[in-house]
Amino acid sequence: MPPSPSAALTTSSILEAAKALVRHFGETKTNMVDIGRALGVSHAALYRLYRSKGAIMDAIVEEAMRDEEALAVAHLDGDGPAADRLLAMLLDLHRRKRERFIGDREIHDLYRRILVERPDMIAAYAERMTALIARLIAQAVERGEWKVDDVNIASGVVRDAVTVFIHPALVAQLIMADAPIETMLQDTVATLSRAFEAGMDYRAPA
Amino acid sequence: MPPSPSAALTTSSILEAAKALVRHFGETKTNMVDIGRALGVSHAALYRLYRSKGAIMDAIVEEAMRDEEALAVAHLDGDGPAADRLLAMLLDLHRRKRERFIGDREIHDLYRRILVERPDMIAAYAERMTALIARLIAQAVERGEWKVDDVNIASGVVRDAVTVFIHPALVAQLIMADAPIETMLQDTVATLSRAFEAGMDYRAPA
DNA sequence: GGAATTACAATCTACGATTTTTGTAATCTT
DNA sequence: AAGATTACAAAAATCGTAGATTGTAATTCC
Repeated sequence: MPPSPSAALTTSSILEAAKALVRHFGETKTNMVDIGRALGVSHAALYRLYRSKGAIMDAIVEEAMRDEEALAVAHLDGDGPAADRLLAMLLDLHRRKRERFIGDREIHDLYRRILVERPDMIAAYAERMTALIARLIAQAVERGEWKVDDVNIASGVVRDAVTVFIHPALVAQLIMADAPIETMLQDTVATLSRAFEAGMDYRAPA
Repeated sequence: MPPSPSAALTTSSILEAAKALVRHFGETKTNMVDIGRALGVSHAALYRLYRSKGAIMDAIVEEAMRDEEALAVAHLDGDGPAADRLLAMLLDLHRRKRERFIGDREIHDLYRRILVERPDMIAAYAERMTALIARLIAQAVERGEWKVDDVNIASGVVRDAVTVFIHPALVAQLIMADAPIETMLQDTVATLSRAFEAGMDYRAPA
């Protein structure tokens, strides 16, 4: 596809071009001149909208994270049992990660590099996802479905327990080992749900 | 310390020398000639007992894994509540990992490299640890403390839920983020324990 | 003859020269 | 004046090669 000289240069057009190149050639083989050329501008023009190449790569991963978040939010305010919605949410997240891992290996590698090099981004993402889980739990508590005296602790426990199914590096290993991830996830959610049904008193004296 | 030419060359003397060198200089800076020199032999002599340098490095990690396993076994046949023993076991494992991370960084790095490059070793280790957890759960079920219709599924759930506190790469991140890991572990174990107390029917129809 | 050594080929790594790439600034265009 | 371009310095990747390291085989030593 030839460059479209008429289209205005925007953050999202840069992001799209960069994503396409990274998908094809990987992060290191994608340079600013290539991205510029794909958009019909010089590489220097890109610096008006992004501070650096790293900022573009960050934005690609940030977008993927926001996409996962949106996927999760869709399961929040339904009216089925909380356990079902939590499981559906996590299965969706897991499947999205698997798709990316299979179909989009270069983006996935970028994602994994940032995972180790940008703990701040990961922490923010984890916090947002934990907040979503907290909302789901709080809802179930309001409805009398679950009993939990500290929703934040409970959501942290859920987050920690399912990290193994969400963290890209671990998911990659599980997939390669051909583990029955969806069944495992189902068992984990069933267990957590049972505990919350029975009632968790995190603040009670040990 | 000068080499002891009288001592016989054994797998364990090689292992000790290699460990000491790796601790000081790291894996890549430790070569076969150095290991041989520390033992007063030529590097070629080492190949009678170890197929390759990689085999020596694997053996160092294998030893660390067996050490962790022994640590875990110590918590198996006690007579306190199962939840307490599970928590104590996991805290011990976590602390051992933390010690290694702080005091023995080079061994820890070796450990982490092998973690990604030798999924077979990791799988075997994970299976052995899961079997230990299964034994602890089976005991609690026999004593009527917990109700679980499939001990293997339950132990898999526990293993997955606590991986985030045991897996070296994740532990390293948690430590650097200054997370209250022991409290988190406590909450996780309390939750799992509550579910098992309430009774898990993994085989029941959903 | 078992166990080590030295000698050696194949492979891997470290390093420096060269080329790319990044990011900035001065300049041009409309 | 906003937005792009070209020109350029600094930083980083690449590449070829010298040297180190690994693993093997022929040889020596009790």
